[in-house]
Amino acid sequence: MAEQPERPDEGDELLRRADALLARLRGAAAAPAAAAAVPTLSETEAPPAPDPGIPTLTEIIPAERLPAVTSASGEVISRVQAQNLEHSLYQRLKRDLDQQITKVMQERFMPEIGSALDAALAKISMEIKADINGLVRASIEETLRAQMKNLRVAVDARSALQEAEAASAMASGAPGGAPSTTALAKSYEPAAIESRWYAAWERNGYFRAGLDESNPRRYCILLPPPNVTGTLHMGHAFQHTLMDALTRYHRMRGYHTLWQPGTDHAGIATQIVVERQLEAEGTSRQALGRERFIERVWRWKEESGSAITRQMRRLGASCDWGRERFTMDDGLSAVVTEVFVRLHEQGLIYRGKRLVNWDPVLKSAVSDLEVESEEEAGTLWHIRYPLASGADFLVVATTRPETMLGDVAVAVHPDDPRYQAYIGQQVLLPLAGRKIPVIADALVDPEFGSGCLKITPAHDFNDYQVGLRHKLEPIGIFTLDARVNDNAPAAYRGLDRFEAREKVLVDLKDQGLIAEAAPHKLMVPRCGRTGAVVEPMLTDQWFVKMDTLAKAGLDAVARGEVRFVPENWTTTYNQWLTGIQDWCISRQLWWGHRIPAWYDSEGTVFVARTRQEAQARHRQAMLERVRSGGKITSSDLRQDEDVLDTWFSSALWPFSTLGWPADNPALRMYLPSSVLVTGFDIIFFWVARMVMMTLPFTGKVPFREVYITGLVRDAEGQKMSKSKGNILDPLDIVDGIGLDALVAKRTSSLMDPRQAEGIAATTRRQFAKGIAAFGTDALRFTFASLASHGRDIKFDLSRCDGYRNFCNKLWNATRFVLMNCEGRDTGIDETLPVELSVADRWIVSRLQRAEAEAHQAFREYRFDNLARAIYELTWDEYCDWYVELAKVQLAAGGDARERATRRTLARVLETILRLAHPLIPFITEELWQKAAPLAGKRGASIMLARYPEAQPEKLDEAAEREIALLKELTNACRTLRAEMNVAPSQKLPLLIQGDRARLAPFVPYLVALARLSEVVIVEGALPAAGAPVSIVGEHRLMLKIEVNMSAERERLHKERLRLEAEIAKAQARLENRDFIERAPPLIVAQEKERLARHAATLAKVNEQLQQLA
RNA sequence: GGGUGCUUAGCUCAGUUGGUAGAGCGUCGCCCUUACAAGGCGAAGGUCGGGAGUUCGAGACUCUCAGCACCCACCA
Repeated sequence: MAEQPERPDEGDELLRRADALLARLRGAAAAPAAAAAVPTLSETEAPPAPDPGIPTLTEIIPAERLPAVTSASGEVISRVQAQNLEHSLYQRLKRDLDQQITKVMQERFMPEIGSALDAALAKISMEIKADINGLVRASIEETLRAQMKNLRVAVDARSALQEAEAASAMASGAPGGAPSTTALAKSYEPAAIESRWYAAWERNGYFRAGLDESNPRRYCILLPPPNVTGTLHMGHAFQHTLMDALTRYHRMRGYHTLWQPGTDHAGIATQIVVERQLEAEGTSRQALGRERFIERVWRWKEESGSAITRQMRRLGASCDWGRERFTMDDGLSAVVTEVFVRLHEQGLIYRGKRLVNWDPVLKSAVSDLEVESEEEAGTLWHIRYPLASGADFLVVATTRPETMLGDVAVAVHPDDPRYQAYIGQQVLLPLAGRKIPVIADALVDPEFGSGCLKITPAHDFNDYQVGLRHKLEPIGIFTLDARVNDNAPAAYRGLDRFEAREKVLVDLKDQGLIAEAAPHKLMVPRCGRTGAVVEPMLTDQWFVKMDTLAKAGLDAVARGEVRFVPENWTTTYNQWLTGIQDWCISRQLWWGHRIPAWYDSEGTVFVARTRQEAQARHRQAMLERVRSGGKITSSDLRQDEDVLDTWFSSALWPFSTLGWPADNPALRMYLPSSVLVTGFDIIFFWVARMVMMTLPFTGKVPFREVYITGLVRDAEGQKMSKSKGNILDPLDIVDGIGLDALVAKRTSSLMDPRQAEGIAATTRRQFAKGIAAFGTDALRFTFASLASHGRDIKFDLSRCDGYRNFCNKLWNATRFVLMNCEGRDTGIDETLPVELSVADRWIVSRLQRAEAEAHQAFREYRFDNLARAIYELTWDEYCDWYVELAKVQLAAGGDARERATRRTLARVLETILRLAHPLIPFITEELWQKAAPLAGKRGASIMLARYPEAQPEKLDEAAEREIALLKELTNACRTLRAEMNVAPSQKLPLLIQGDRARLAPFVPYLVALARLSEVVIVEGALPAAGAPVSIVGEHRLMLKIEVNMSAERERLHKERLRLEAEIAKAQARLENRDFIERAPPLIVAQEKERLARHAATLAKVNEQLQQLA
């Protein structure tokens, strides 16, 4: 029997007295001004002298202590911090109170009362404490509530504050670099720990790439160099998280790692930004001149260039900053020149007059990739072209009537019966008055429009091809800023292309030459940067010949030397490279790598590394000319004005950053790099081009794997962009931001200011309270958990919330371990006996399983699985189960058992921290500093510790069963408590029937679960008085008291229905001849077993139901 | 026109070689239990986009239809 031992004799009397005492105390506490009456315990005993007696609240809490919450609070900046503060203050006060009350009790009452009173006194003392504690708490709460009002203001100002702090911490080399050794705060507060660690890591050189070639384990990731002008956006933060996790993982596994950082000069983008600044200052780049403009851009680059790298540090990116490069550094520029010259020598770079995409606003060529077509509403005009003979006319259809000024032919399909007679005739081009031929070309679709196509080779890519086929001389009719030039009739010269269109239409209408005008949807090509409509234009440009390079690029992937993850991107890559055109690499800009080509006065080109080299070549050429009696030109050479496409230098990134062409350890060790992590949007721009350029110059592929990530979208699945006003700054999630600040941020740089109101409204709806500070680790964990393959990411802040809670859980689990293990024997001395329980072995086996899962996740780039494995291990297994079981084990006592428990607690936690470190570096480092010594680990940083290697060791079946039983037991007790309405602190009366030997290991748990001092195990029949409510394995829990029978009956009934359905299903399957004959025997056996199990359970349920009835 | 994804709980998403549908968030109920209320326990919520096929058995494989998203090429 497990009844609470009462002392009915004295108990009632004692309790009555205690109540009286308590009542007086309450009065005293509530009215502290009035002196409390002296408590008397017994009329017969000598009354103590009149006495201020029990201390009043005001005495217990010295007045100056309460305001301490407020006065020291210049730094209190968040609710959590306030909570932590309150907690510590509360703990302190409580401790004082406990001591004082105990003292009072001992001094005043103990000597006078016999030991029989001990229990009652303890009870009274507890109640007093509880009572006064309540008052203390209320008082603190009140103070804090007043404080919160001020806090709310402070919280909004917070991100600015922290930014400044972090910046100064970094600038000054983190004075507080050494982590504090004080006890952990009650709750996880990311800002405080994150600001400390990064600087310490960097200062200690943990990020530096190893260059010791004797280590065969090497790991390298190239950071896709962000634009110098850019700021960190969610996509960066996402990709950087994954790259950092990979880098840290491999570093912890003993690899020499290089995460190569750097920035890109981003020719067009940067030039545009600086030009806008100049515009705002009322000047222009032309006014400044080339040299001064470039100086100006460099200055701007120095100012803003490191913004993104500062932000990366906040996210914990463990790049080797010592190797940071910029695409326009001297070294990298030299590589660009070298590659250009070599490609030119091999005939892979050539100069020529070709039709290119021309941006008339930028006044530069742009590549095919930089042109973005969008569907717009337009008109399809049918225009009559009279035959030269005057007898008839042809109708051509066009959406761009102004280009007819440059027409050189009208084309029809060779087989079109309608126009057979016209082929070879001439038509009189209206407005221009030129005679042009009617030609036959298969390009023409007879179905479209009239079946007649005007041919304008100078301003249309298809027409250009037709022109080449039919040897028609193109007539360019636009200047470089897209105004009509002198090749057109005088009336149109100088008009902008769209003005020209209007005038052409008016003139055609006047002459009655417009047959029809129908609305028509067409794709308008615009420049991705300026938004200007791109005009195909015949200009002199430099090109890279793609055929052989593309072939090599295709082969490398086909041979498996470069592998895409997920695999299906291979198709995209192949398709693009298969149909690739020559790459126009010259840009008519000023910011970029100037093309290493020089011209003499006759325009002969000399490609060379330097002007001197060009002059030498020129001299050589002149010598030859002298011999053949040619004319000699001056050696005063003029360098090509153009610069190279930004992506030209980016394509060289894999080897230009490693010191190519000089042979050196870094180049030998880190090329090819291990993996490239990037979005699909730059497969063409960058990935393919790196493969094509790295192969011929180094003989190696640039990287072995390409992990293509999804795009980060907003909560509604929209692409994040400034112009849409739906951007999220990752640092705002880290630091938090007030609603107003967020709205201001989002509406500040809109293309169309009219959207501001709508965006503000949406933002206010989505982020009604602004964004809380989640911390870097929570953000990183969120990114990882969303990173499944082949899917874009809709960024959901509520996930962030959950992972911030996870960090808090980890934090508190560590607190628990510290509280129970610090300063105690954690079994570091291996010679002392340890007695490992089933629970200890179980959690270790779970840990090992998670380790194996983590390794696999890294291999497959399944960061979502990685996050899940860590999350579930930590929360569902370690915290929910093991820690609870450990409490019991620690309470049950026994040196060897306790030592084993503490050892397991500490070691598993320490391993979890290492396991999680690549994902959540800051919190793990912070906690590891405290937890590692308990696990017998020493080290300056978790970064130097080894990543746990998986040694999966399966728990034996018996142990698995024990643990399952333990869980069932726990659940059964919970259910009983709920059904019987027994509070967790109350005793749960129960009898247990079962095999004593088998149940023995669980006695300590049962004692704890039932809050009993001992557990009675009944062997043989149960007492008839009890009603069975729950079956635990083979062991039956018996209640002594009445249970709610109807609820129980209902539950059993439901269970019976469920079982019957399952059984019917199983039977049907087993009666199915096909199933028996054709399903694998194992499956059939499984099915039979299931049927038997269900049947047995059903029998038990029925039996129970009968007993109830 | 060619190509690639996606469609599973109210929301965001997992779901290995076919074998009893999962998590987080949200909702509802009960609990401040000595690591954690940023917590604990419990509950509700799904004909896995529609249809057909293969199979003893399909969320998964095949076909088809629908919807959404993206990429490439474009018909002037």
